[in-house]
Amino acid sequence: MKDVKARTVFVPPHRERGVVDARIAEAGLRPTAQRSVVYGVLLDHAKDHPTADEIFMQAKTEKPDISMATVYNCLDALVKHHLVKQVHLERAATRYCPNMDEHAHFLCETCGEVWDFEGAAKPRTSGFRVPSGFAVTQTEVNMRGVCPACAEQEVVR
Amino acid sequence: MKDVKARTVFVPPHRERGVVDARIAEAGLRPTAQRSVVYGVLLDHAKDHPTADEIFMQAKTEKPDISMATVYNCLDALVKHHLVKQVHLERAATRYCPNMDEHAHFLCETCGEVWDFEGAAKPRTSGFRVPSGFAVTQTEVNMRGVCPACAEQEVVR
DNA sequence: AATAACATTTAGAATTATTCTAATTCAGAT
DNA sequence: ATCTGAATTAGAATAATTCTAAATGTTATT
Repeated sequence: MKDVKARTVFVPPHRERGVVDARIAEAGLRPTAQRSVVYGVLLDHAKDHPTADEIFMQAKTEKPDISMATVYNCLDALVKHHLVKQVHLERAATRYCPNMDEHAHFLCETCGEVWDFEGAAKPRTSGFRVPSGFAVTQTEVNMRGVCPACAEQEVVR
Repeated sequence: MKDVKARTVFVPPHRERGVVDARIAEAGLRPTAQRSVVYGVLLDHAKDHPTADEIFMQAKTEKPDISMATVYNCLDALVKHHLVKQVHLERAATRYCPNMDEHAHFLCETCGEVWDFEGAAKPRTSGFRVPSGFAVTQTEVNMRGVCPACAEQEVVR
């Protein structure tokens, strides 16, 4: 046996167990093993906006006996405690996003990929006139269209 | 028999068969009986943002042998031809809206009702910075919070 | 350390939303 | 009248989500 370190898997800083757990705890949630894994998977795949099913499959590689019901439970808990956003883009499955900065989602209708667009002057109301008496707590902005790569393809075709 | 007119059901102007059909035709779609009914139901319930299932049940009262598959087909056709918008608010069923003016949707998390909010300066991008190369064709803005009626209730409670 | 009280997780069944399939009907063009 | 393609239909199939009841884990209390 040469060097144990050679076999150590690289753990990105945002995935150190303590860090993930601390964030969960800060949000007022007990950091159970399953919640850590689910949140960790989401942090790893922040750009992918995975579905519950995709998260489940990835989580199983880290914790083989986690169940789908638990993934949903964890996701709901994370959403309720503002660590994760639900993204409703299509008639298909809900996607999840751990980026809590106010941002918009863009779905490319050609390839199906999802991007985050940052920075709006009035993200809370998105410039819409909110009638008095309505208390807006969250805003979801979803755009659709064609991404640069797919637009390119179309020109070529 | 007294007067036939006394039994005539009042048809609101937006539901006159010709008007609905004309709109469907203008959008480049053949106005079949089913499409007319589905679009008509939506126009009647513009404020309600009904689900496919709710539309189906209502459509059946006008056309008893319409099928769910047809409702979905019709809705998809209407969406594709920009007569109707899909609204993705919850993890539950998709809702449909025939108001094609650019507007936001507000879901009251207490009572579940949905409202339209009109008038934004930049509805297409909602003020978000769209990276160059992305072509945005549609934007959906969904807000959540508490409506005036439910806010009132809470104060009382 | 044992116990009670409560929250979380689990497998799998149940429910709900949506899509698919194959047969039939319909509308418009020949 | 007949052909052709589009639209509709019932029902089956699939996919997403929720529910249920049992098992397990955690925390606070003795």
